[in-house]
Amino acid sequence: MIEHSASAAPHAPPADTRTRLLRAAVTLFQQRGYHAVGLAQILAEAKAPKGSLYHHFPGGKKDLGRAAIDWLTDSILRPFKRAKEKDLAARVFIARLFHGTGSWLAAEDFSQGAMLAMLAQGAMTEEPELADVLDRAYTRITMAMADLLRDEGMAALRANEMASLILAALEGSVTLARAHRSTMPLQRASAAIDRVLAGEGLKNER
Amino acid sequence: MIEHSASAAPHAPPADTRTRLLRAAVTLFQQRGYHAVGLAQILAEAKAPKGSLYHHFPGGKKDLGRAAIDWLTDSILRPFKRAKEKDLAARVFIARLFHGTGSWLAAEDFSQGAMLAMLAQGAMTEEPELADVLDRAYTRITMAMADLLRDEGMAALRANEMASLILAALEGSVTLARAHRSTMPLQRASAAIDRVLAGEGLKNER
DNA sequence: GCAGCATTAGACCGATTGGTCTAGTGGCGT
DNA sequence: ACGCCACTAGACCAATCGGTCTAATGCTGC
Repeated sequence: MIEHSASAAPHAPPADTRTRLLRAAVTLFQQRGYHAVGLAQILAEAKAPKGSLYHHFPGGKKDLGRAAIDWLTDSILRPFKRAKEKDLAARVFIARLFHGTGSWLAAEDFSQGAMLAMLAQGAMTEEPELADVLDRAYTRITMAMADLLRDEGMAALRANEMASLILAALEGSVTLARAHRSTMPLQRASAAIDRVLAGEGLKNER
Repeated sequence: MIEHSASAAPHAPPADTRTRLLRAAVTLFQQRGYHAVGLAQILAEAKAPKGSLYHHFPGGKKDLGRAAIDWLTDSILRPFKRAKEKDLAARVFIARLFHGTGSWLAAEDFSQGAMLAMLAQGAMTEEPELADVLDRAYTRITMAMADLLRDEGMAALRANEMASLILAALEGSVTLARAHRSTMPLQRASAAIDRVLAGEGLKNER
């Protein structure tokens, strides 16, 4: 899940500075959290001088945070759209979501963090504007999930409940998985959820 | 959930310095995360000078982090023990867990964070020893939860799955609840889980 | 009363934080 | 060919970071 290499080509020409900065920020924020990452680190990773940062992101770190949240939200939402287009069964999509996240975590040696949660936790209290961005981001994702479930005939109320549960379980499982350095929590949560969805009458094909 | 006032008496004598430091650290870490909190802040909140901090916690911030994790783990585990003693039905206990967490979050105006997750996210990458402490903490909590479920006759495998799901959902829901400044995500996740447990054949009394 | 030790108090340290500002530099339009 | 402006480059800043160290304080056992 989540589009991790923004450039498809293997040896793409060096991305423009703004993109490099954004990518570095996303990666580092996910690894260590908003506050733990210094501008110097981002600058080094992106191989950009400070002037460029404040040119492309006049608001400084906050701006980078906001942009990172937007970027992550889009990459989370994209698979949902594709699932809808391909008319994928919700159960299959959700199982893949968990499995894909696990593979990604393992591949990154559990250095990458819980998508938005990482930013959510750190940034919210002190930067109210980031809180709003985050609020909307979660709302969009939850709605996309609920949408998928309603498409399979689940009643609106239950779809909302399940969407909240699944999203919370996903974010929470990633936290547990990192702590344990194991994808086990993701597998378990995924298995439990799949059984629940089956119990709700969802088929695993359409 | 979680014992928030460590001293039962309303106007208890001023807690000793070590305790005050620990309490301040727990509160602040939960609010803003490990890295976002400075020693100066903790010192101010605890009304203690720096010398005292390094006397009681020779390892500095790391030591405080470790102690905070231990403290939080114990306060999370305590209700489990009580539930077992009182022979409380798992469904009831879990519903109360979510509801209690929601009330607490709302009472704190969503300033307090997702129990261990807050520390988990920030501290892990850079402080390997904290990662170990966290790993064990989560293991203990998950096992307590699975234990509760097995006591009601759930098969070991399913109990493990459900325990992982419930814990992940709880941590994740708190994150969502903070972002939305609403207990809705907790309520929804709780409702979904309760229906699942009912489906597994658990009664809501014993 | 005094010796000794746990604790408190906070000045001080180098490193790093996020942020500002000035001085270039390079390519594009005319 | 020249002027303009988007962009780069990095020196510099006050504030804060976590951590160390010395001096004073106050209680406890003798």
